Amino acid sequence: MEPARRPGGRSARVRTAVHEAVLDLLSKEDWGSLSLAQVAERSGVHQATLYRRWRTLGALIDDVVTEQLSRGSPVPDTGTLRGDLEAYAVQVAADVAGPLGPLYVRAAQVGTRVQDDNQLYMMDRAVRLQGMLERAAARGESPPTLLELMEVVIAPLYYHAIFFNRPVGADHARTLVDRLLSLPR
Amino acid sequence: MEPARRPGGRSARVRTAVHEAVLDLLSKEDWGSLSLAQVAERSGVHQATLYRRWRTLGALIDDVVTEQLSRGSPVPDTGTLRGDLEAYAVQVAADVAGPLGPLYVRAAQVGTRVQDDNQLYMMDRAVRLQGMLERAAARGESPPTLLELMEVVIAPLYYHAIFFNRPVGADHARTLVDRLLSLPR
DNA sequence: ACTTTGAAGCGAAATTATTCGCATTAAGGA
DNA sequence: TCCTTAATGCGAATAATTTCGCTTCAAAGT
Repeated sequence: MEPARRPGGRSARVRTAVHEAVLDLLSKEDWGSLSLAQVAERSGVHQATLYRRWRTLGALIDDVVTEQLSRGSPVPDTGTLRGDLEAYAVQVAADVAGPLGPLYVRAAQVGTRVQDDNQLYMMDRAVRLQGMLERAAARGESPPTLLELMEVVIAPLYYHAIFFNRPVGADHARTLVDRLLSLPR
Repeated sequence: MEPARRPGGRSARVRTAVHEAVLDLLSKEDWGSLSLAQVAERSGVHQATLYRRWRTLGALIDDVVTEQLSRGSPVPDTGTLRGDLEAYAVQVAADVAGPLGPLYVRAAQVGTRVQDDNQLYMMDRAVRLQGMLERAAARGESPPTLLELMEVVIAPLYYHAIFFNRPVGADHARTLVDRLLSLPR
């Protein structure tokens, strides 16, 4: 993702400051009116540095998003399939409705290099979810497939966020899980 | 959408030329490397005109997308619920996988004024789909709700297009329709 | 510690994007 | 047909973005 040859100390501090500035600015105004100049001022990092390290605003945002994605959101392990699914659904609903929800979508769309990173992240998440389903199977439950999970629960959560800009409540998220679990098998 | 006080003749020709140029350029390169200057050159319309009429590149693209959306894609009326649903699903799958599929998503995300336009379009489409479902009910079939249609069929189509950049085939679209029709009611 | 050198700071220069003023064209209505 | 004036064309002015050359700082290896 970022092959810095000298990743420690100052570079790390700069990176942190810049990321914080981006998230900060992004929570106030939308990413259409965001500029590298603003990020430079807010973070106290010189503009030329931003251009040298990230090249474009888009690449910087992608870096931030990837960072955020890779840090948070562990797949839950509550002991029951329904518990896991509900926890996960509610969490995704919250994430996607949050300030950087739109960025997830954007990051998935654009980009060249980032596309790869994003694919990697998706793969990783898919593997973890697969693990969740397999744990359920090991307990004797009969879980849905990963594809069904994505289509019946996750896709609608994103859809609502994108097209209706409406946060999906926990109750509605649970309805989706109900639907998934009542699928014929 | 565009309250032009003098919509005919030259203005219309300019608008058409510009829209064509945008679609043309967009089919070649992605919308990250698109600029108003390019559109001006390709269309033969002066750059200042583009700025005056559309203000920003984003607004122009939104205008193009809205135009495209409003023209095509009539809701099918095949005589059976399943026929209507399958035809519609296949059509959406094709649209969203096409060259300006990503733009639909983008248009839904950004924007201030456009948000309204988009909402209007969504409303309009929702009304037509609602009509489709009501026709089925009138025939004695027991159709799903509009919400179920959107969540079970449409949302997964968009999800696949956005996150996997993979066109959903007609067969898979039909699988989604099957799932919708086998929902408990 | 000391050295090497990648990364950051700084301001100016080059480039690109956006706006402005004015002249010209042609819609739309009388 | 003629008038009025919105819309466009045109080029210059202004503003913004992006790059450059150079200096300074400090990470990583010895």
